[in-house]
Amino acid sequence: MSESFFERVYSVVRKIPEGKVTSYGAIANYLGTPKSARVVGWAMNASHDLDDVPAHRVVNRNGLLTGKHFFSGSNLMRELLESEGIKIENDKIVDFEHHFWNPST
DNA sequence: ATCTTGACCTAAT
DNA sequence: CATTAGGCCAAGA
Repeated sequence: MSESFFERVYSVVRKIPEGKVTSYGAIANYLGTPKSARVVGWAMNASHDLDDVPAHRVVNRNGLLTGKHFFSGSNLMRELLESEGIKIENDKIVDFEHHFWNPST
């Protein structure tokens, strides 16, 4: 079974617990390709076909909602995160480290 | 096979 | 603090 890089990313993102977030680099690192962080983000772009992939729980290394612009409108991503107990300020996750989830977990 | 793009990351200026 | 540059990888045309 040759699973595309995307499917591997989806598998990890789907495992993100509610109220937790992770970064593209963390996922890429977990997959064994720490330098493919961009590809992870790109995979998320294709995740639009799937509704099982909480892309809103994936942010960049700074905890910044870089992909929020790709969601419907400009506040959907923030709404989803806040709905899970995560606080956002200036498009950035508050206490990012506290909400960070390690894929290895 | 070549070229382009992209929701990144780090460092330098 | 804002901007630029380089690197790195995968998929689509």
